[in-house]
Amino acid sequence: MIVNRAAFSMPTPYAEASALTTAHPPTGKPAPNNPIADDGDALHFCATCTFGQVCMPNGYDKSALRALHCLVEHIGPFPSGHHVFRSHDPFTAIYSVRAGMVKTSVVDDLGREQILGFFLPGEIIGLNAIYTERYPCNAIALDTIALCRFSFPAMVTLATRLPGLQEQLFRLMSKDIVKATLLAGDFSADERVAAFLLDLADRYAARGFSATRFRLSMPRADIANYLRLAAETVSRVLRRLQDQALLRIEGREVHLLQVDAMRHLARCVLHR
Amino acid sequence: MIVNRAAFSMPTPYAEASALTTAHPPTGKPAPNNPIADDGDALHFCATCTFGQVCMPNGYDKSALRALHCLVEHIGPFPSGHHVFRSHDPFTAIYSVRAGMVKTSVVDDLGREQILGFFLPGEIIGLNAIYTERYPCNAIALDTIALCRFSFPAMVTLATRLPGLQEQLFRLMSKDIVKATLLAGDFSADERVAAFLLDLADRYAARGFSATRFRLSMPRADIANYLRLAAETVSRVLRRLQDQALLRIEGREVHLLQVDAMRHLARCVLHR
DNA sequence: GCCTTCGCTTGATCGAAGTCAAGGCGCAAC
DNA sequence: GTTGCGCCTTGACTTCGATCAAGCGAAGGC
Repeated sequence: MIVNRAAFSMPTPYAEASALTTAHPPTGKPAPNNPIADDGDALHFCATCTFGQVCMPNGYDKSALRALHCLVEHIGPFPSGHHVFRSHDPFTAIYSVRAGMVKTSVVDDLGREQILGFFLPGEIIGLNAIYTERYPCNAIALDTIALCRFSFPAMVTLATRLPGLQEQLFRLMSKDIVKATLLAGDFSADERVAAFLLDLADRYAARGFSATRFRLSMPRADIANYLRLAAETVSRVLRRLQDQALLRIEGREVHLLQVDAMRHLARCVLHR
Repeated sequence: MIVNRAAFSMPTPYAEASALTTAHPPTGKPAPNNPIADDGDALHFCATCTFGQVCMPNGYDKSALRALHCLVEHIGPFPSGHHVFRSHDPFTAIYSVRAGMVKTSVVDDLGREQILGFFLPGEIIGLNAIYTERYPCNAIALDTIALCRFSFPAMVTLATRLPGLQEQLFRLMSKDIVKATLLAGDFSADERVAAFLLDLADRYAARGFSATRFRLSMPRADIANYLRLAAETVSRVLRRLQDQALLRIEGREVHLLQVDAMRHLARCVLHR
């Protein structure tokens, strides 16, 4: 079942190869926000999608690729606030973000939300649900989003036939383990905020979007929550970074001015 | 190559089934420390080993199981302080702890160690190295340890033939993702310490050891580092918990007295 | 024996970030 | 228009845990 696919035959993003290395020319207008991946076809994945790499290592295996496409379902769009899945829901599928931004969060015993991550187009959510066979977190749209849904049982079956897919799943999960440990250190508020912005910048760059100008889809409170800080602290740190001319921020529009200096500030969080 | 296997034909641990639910009778002596798994044979894994579960879901597949055994190498013993692997070493294998305790840690840009985890017999280390093909952390013995070494390339190949193995690897990695997020919350020192001790207790219980009496293999400084606290704070919290009669601790010997009260104290960390 | 070292504890002080409170700005509804 | 409501910022004060400093006891070397 392909849902609303036509609704997303939208402007394709900036050319992949060049955009990876070249920042967008300054336009005076805010950076492109809510970017959307192109939609792929029977033999090509959405350009930003992580699973596009599955076929790279060993060359194409057309029948297997077709099989992989058969278990993909394009779903959405969904409005901001939409729950992709909820904590404790039975685990049936993993999702690749196709457009917009998704946050994942857990709610502790007393109703306090803890944000686990923000997910950009091309990134995968749901891999942490395999162990318990239930999603251990909520996944909530921060924007209008669109997704690719991959039935996980079908994917597992296919992975035994398609070693490249199995490897890709191993790689993605391994990466998630490392990523989850990044925030666990005892870092200062400045280090955390700087690392957060640089991480976003790098991930935008990896998907072909500008690494120096982008829009934050989430409110300050969500950033603070994710970084385990108070919203007031995030606000103060951003002001400090702006006063030092490391960046400019107006509302949710970010413009990184001195990436190297920021990287130096965040070096303990990032380089390990 | 089987190394030093004879050296570990030691007393088998407490019977699995009963030990899972029954605490050891108090003996007046300290709890058994540095417990060791039995060694398995051609068709059975070491009793505590996580990979023993591989064959459970679908019944046995003897030829595949033999293949899995062929890629296992029993190594050790190694003394306290021994590096199983170091950060940036090429990734070749994952390890299951067979005896003793292993810690993993990263060292940041300025030489500060950050401990990522402590690993008990039966637990697996190295799964976070797949993505970069280099270990992203150090793994260091806290005790005299013994290990099972699984060649990862061989394991991946076998996993395509043995769906149960692939699933087990997915499960293990998925669990690691969830586990890595546990400490990331902003919890108080008391909550962290209580959760740490309960987590250890539960993991000992799952391996058939006492859940209420055990020995900490690591110095206070390592516990503090792992929990992102100062060693002095850990010391003070332990004293506080002891003053409230929740536990007794003498040096590194722990005796949990009021597990329910501890669990209540740590509920925000554990129940999510 | 003595001395050093290391791990642990305890007390006193300090500081980074949290909390509380107030106010501003943008935006949608009326 | 203005009212109300999020979202964000800023200032004043508090607090939890870090840091500094001292001391104790066990283990190991000589």
